Amino acid sequence: MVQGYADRFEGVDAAKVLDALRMMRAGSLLIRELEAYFAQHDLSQLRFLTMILIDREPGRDDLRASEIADRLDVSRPVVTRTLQGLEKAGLIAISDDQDDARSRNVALAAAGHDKLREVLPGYFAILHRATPGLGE
Amino acid sequence: MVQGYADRFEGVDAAKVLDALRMMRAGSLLIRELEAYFAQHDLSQLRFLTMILIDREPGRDDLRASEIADRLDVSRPVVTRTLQGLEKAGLIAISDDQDDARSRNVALAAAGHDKLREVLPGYFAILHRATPGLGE
DNA sequence: CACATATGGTTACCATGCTAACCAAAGGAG
DNA sequence: CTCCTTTGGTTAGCATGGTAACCATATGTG
Repeated sequence: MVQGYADRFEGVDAAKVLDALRMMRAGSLLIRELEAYFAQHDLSQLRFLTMILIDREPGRDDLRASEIADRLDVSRPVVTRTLQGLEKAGLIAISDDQDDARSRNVALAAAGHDKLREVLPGYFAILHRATPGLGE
Repeated sequence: MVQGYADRFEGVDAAKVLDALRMMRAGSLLIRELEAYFAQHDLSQLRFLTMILIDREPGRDDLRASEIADRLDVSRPVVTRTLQGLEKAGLIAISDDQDDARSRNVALAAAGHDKLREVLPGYFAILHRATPGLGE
């Protein structure tokens, strides 16, 4: 379908366009697959990545909400909502910062560590399996 | 960050996992960029693809809503909502099918053809430019 | 010190995807 | 022909992303 259009525009390389479309499609499918996997474990990609981020933080065992937003490249309101969900599920613990009264510190609860251990192998398995799909 | 986790699991190739993550990221960024581009033109990816599909249909100048859902791999309610938006914007014309009273035929309005002409060059330009990013 | 600005978070609201449940019409089996 | 099932479409409601507008607290400058 692309070919017919590409012919009509100057400087458009149909192969390149198709590559981009393929990549976009592959990315979407992978995201969809991961989201379905996480849903089985009462998680979402963002909830999972939030916990990973805290778990992997060297030297500290907590992060501020704004740090999470910055590193995951997600808007703050979304972080707020995600943290509320994680807290209600008992996977994280939120506490007030001693130095900055505006700020809130987010740490993994024991259940959060357990959840990560439960979910990580399947997560890597999906990513691992997805990679050959790059060339398809 | 992945490496530290990968070491702890059997049979996980960190390079493969990173490839998958990169692909997912590249796909997301491209989707985001396209969505922003379409928003400037009062469109969305789905609205655009719907119009393209009708425009490119050989032999006919309209499609049924269910055909659109099937070919774009999107749920029917989303198609319903998208068509309502496009109709309100005057970009498509919806008519009842003569043979099947349940079905609705969707054709491009003149404004829809104009809109496609307006948007297509920029669309291809973005896809074209995005492709080198595959290897990054 | 006081006030203006910047920053951390939240709330409110919009867009876009989904599934479940529903209506109406078509189609097939008895 | 009647009834049951399938199919096209819509509505309702959930999840997840975003921006705009809003507090409260820090911070920096006159």
